[in-house]
Amino acid sequence: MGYGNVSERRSAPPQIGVTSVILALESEAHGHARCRLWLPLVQRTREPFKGMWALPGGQLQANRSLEESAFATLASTTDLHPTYLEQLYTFGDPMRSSNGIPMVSVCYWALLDHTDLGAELGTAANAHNVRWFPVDDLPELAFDHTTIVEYALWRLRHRMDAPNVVRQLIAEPFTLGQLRDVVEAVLGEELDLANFRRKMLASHTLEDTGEVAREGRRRPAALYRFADHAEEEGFAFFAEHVAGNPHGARGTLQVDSPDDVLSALMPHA
Amino acid sequence: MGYGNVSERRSAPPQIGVTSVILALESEAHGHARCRLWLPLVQRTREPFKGMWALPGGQLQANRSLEESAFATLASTTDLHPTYLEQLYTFGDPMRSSNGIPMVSVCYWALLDHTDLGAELGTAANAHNVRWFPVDDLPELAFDHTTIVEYALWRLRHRMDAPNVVRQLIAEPFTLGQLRDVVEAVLGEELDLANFRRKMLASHTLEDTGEVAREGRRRPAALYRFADHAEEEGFAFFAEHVAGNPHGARGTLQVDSPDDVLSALMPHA
DNA sequence: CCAAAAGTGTTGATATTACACCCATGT
DNA sequence: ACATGGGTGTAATATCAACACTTTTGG
Repeated sequence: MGYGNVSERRSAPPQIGVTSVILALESEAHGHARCRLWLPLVQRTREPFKGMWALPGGQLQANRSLEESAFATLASTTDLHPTYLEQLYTFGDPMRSSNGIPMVSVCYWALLDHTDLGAELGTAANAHNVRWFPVDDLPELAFDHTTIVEYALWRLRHRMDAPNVVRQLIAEPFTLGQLRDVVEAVLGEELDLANFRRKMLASHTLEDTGEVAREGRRRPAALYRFADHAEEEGFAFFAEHVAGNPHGARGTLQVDSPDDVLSALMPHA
Repeated sequence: MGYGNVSERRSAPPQIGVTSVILALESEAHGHARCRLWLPLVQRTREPFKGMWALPGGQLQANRSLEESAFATLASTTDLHPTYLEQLYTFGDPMRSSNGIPMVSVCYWALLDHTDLGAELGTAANAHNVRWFPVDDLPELAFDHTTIVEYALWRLRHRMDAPNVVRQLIAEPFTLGQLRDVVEAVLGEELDLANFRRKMLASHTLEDTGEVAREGRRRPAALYRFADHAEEEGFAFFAEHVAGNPHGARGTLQVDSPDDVLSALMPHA
């Protein structure tokens, strides 16, 4: 690309990119190791940071909304369908330059449906220069992407009390024990099952399917699903602010604005 | 500006703007009406929405960070110094076009020091096409700016438990009664003074100056100031996440990343 | 019967709320 | 003295963490 010298490039209009942190939870570890979060990275083919791993992203297309562009970054790395998408933050320090061109990145984070991550690890993984990594064992990342990932994980942890988030991480129906395992994996801390159970049931976001899971030589556990009204209920801080699905399109994709409020304020959506 | 037809403009690279919601609290209503929040608006001189009121903003300059650009929007509307600045959200729907050119707006919200708003209302107000409005009595706004303002107010309310935010809204030293009045004004709900006092004192974010305020024919009230370590303390949800001042520059300007965490994650800051 | 996880009960610590009450002051 | 907000006390209630205990299954 034929740009002038550095000072000319510095004064060029800033480019807008969209970058995504795509998270998926490993299907339950049968071996009883705690299941982990994974995310896909792309190996850079150009300078700067050529050869290093980076978050998937791309330039913002003129006729696309930010959400649509974020969705495009998902399509470029996986065929699976994200079920949750939320804007994370916009980074715009001029030092974050690419080839000297000032770069603004609108960052999103997304959850992939509790789908079989194993299949994904086999297919798209080696097909392109895309590979999935467990979040607790990432390589050194290009740009400030390490910061972005850490922030996305922080956001996820603080969204775990929103039914719309948790429900993406587990397949229905599920036992309360399984649900706790998932929450524990994300939060990275142990939870007393007795108290966890009470809190969940008191939240009125779950409904009993009437079925039971008989597994191993122990007492069968009741199976639950998320109640349809779970979005409006919530069970903690976000109770009053949880938004519906303003996007509408793309099946079950949930697009929640930050802190869940914005879309509720949107006149049109 | 000589652009082509609509479809050509649609495919032009998106423009990046920075838009700010600047909030200031009316100096204590002596007449005993509850003090209100105000914000400055700019009257548009061009299409679209020519003549309507809009949030101050401008194009992102290539060699400026987003924060610096947000700060520039402040300078364009007021001489006062903001003491708090936080990124709000980035809007990027292509329908939000200006002259058909896709427009991405990175929005910030800022607090102006508890300074005498009255002076401000007189000077900058009529000098340019800038005027201050109380947030509960805004005119119809251009673009989606009404949504942005409502969201900024929501954010402010949910930041009131962060000492760094509250401290911008009141002049030190202050009585607990005055502090309660401020919080009540922002939250829009009444607070039991006895409980409010206990919670504040238990938070260890205040320190007694030893002075008393003798006013009117009643018992003098103790005067407090915010403790220096108030930033690290916090007294509620954000306790663990409150960030220091990563910006450093510009005196007392506080730049907190959303949910207060990001800057704590920043490697350099 | 036993191991193991499901599920229930209980208890003490801590917060939150509502409200009664006293205190210190200028007029 | 008294009205007024400053400041304290307190009892009812809610929340929550910890942990003992019972239940139900497969082996």
